[in-house]
Amino acid sequence: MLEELQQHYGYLFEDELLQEINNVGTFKDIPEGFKLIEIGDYIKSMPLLVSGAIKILREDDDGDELILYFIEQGDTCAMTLSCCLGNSKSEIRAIAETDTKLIMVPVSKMEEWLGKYKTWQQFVLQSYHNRMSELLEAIDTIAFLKMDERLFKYLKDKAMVNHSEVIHVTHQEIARDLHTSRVVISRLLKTLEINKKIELHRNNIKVIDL
Amino acid sequence: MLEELQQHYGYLFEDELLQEINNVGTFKDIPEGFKLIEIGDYIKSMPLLVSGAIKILREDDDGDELILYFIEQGDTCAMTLSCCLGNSKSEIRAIAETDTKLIMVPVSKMEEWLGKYKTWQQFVLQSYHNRMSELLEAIDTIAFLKMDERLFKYLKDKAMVNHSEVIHVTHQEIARDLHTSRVVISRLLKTLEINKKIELHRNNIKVIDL
DNA sequence: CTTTTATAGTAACAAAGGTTACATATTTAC
DNA sequence: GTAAATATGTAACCTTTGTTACTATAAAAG
Repeated sequence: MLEELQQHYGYLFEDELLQEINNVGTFKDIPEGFKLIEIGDYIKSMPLLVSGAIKILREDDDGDELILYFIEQGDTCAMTLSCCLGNSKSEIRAIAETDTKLIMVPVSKMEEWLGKYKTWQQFVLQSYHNRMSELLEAIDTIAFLKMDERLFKYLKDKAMVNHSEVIHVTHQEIARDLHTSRVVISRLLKTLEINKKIELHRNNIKVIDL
Repeated sequence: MLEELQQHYGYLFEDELLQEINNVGTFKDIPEGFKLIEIGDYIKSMPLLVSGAIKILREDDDGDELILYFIEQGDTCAMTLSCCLGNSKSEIRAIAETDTKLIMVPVSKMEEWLGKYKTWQQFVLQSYHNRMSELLEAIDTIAFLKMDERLFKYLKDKAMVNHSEVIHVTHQEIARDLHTSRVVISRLLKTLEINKKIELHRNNIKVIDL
């Protein structure tokens, strides 16, 4: 466990902090599709991502979903951070996009470390900064791109975090993530295929990004 | 100056910190419409809002604008925060929505205080939390609301930060903030007027929110 | 006072996205 | 193997939003 910690976070934290994380943190193996956080949950521990990827979603009152972004190795969920430190409910849903390894750190320690370790403070502030940037990018995507561009970006991002040009997903799932209808997605996917940007198969899509 | 500081930030910070802010901070009076931050600017000092309101905008590569939110008294711009602490360029534009008073605090001090004052650390983290929530609300608005609902929300928000049910704005300006066209806004405004939600006049709109 | 500019109203049309309906193919359950 | 469930393709149509064009009026500039 300590080895993995050093491998993924050694460049960020001093040995003493790594040792502390190792002592109080809990390692978890999460299977693909597992719901890590639900909207409204009170968060009592913060996840540090060791490997894999997590999909962060927003939902409105009618149950309509919208993907915000993926988080990857070396990241933490600043939303969770925000909730922990503010003692407030989660405003987002988190689902394991792939099989994922993470370390859960209790909130109490997080706060203690803020005063104790400069590197931890830097990490927390940097995480906020990264998440803010991702939220702004999400806004750009929703506000400034048309649905066909959003769809292609989604496919590319998904291929990236899955480390594979073939992604396993149905049209219906894509429609839910992008907050539109299945018919719209099928229509646009077909156009993308005609334009040689992707290849369509049942339950999977191959992204051909040139 | 110290009096105003105590009045607006006394409940947050201890006297020692207030005194420090007073010593190193610069008070500024900003007129309505003044551009405080441009996209790409490096930020060397952080604004603490004493009175007034600031409009935060995003822009894409084609120069299309989009309002994110307003910030009000007691807030700071966490984007600025983010840029200061991360030593990166601003990703947003900030325009004074009303005449505004603020205190500019140099970045160097901000970082020093993070280790020195627990209340400052709390304030910084709380600011990040607030801004994150506002960005999520902006996303909800763009993603889940239709243009007529977005427009009405915009008018209500603008009335709120201006402390007046009559807001001084042209259809063209609204169209720019909501990233749509003037004709669309004129059309929807007319419908809102027919439905007794607003009254239209040249250069101003009265919001009748019941 | 006259010209120019800014603001607003509105019609007509185009484009994008959303809905309904139905067909077909593949997989799963029994 | 057969029935049911899931996944995809596609046409037809509707709604929302965006565009172009033209009008009228008020304000500002000369």
